[in-house]
Amino acid sequence: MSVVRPEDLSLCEPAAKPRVRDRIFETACELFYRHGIRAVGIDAIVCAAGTNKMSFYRSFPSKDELVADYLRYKDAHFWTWWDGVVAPFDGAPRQQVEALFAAHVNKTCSKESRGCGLANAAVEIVEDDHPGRAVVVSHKSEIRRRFRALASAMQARDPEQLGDALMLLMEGGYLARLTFPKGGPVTSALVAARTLMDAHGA
Amino acid sequence: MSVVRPEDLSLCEPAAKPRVRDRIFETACELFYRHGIRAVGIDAIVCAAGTNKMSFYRSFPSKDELVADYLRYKDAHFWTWWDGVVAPFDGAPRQQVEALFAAHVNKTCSKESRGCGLANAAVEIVEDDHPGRAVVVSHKSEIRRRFRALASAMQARDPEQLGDALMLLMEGGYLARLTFPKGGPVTSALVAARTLMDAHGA
DNA sequence: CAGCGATGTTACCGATCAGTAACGTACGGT
DNA sequence: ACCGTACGTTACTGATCGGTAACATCGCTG
Repeated sequence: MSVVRPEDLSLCEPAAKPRVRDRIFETACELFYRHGIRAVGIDAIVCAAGTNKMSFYRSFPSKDELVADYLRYKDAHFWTWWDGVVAPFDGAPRQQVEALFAAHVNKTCSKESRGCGLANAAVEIVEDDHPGRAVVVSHKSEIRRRFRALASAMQARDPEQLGDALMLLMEGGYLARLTFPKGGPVTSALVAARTLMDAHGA
Repeated sequence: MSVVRPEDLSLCEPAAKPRVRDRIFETACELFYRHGIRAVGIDAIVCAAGTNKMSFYRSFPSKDELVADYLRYKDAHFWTWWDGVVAPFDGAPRQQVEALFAAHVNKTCSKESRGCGLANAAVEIVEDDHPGRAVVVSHKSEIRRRFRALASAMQARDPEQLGDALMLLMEGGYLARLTFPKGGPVTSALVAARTLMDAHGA
């Protein structure tokens, strides 16, 4: 059960020095996403960020709290993405969903993708008092809420049913990405979403 | 980032004594599924199994190998389940898929469920030389193959598309289960599957 | 120049991790 | 009665984990 070890992270370049806290946070975000939360230790983070453990603990109270921050960042980033994709089609929920799935397929198929960081965290974080859990739960609840709202706005026959189905398609794509490097089932998500919406008369 | 610790596992009951290896393996399977692979250490396993570390390493070459065995077991168990669900509807692929989704929703909604152990492993296992990775990959590939085969058998207009979509629905349900304790989006999976199949004229 | 906040350095803590060596014991078949 | 197999016990290794104490240094501002 080996792990990401400090040495093999781009040889700890000391470069670029804007505010240590930010460097640490950026590095942590990337490592957590790429390698998983449990697989990345504090040593690996600070080394990759070109600093040391003390500077880390001067900026963050604990690793768990850093993880929670990472998840909050991912959450915010996700909704920025969502809103950006949806904006051009304001008032046209059907097109909005299509745009979302098109963008989702595109994003999830890129070779840097490791699915959804928040979904992955849902697997990795088992302690239910972990500060990150609440972030994950509220994030996924909001996704469900929005999909249902969109389904409702497009006057689907059964909005809750359609909304949930759309969510399952999207989440399934994230999960599948982890085992299918490219050309996986995700590629079918857009068409599937269209089919579902058609069937719901939307 | 706390973890399952040896003490809080049912106080290490020494009960039931058939073949230590089997006891260890059963215990490990349950713990891995319930708490995750990385969260469960060897000490926790052997203590919960009422034995000790030496007995473990006399039966298993390493933790990674135990994990791979666990995943192989989950894989076999899954296909037994699948075949059992599908058997009564031999020759009727449409009904087979419906039965699969009905059973899937049912299983995934039970309160002991923590989604799919193999999918969870896909998140937790980041090293690509881990002996468990291959198991996960071949498992998910087989799911995709079977769904596509079923879609083809039911003469769907686009079997590969439908097969992938069905897979996404199922995987999405597994993932959603981890954040929605009950009554989550999974409950819509069966109807969604029906809708998709209808739309494909199958 | 003085002083202060932000950072780096080194060395440490106790806990836990996967894994091993050496030895003791209980039981079952012959 | 003997012996081998299976199992338990204790103690240990070296690495890594998250987290901390004490002290040195840098650069900016007054």
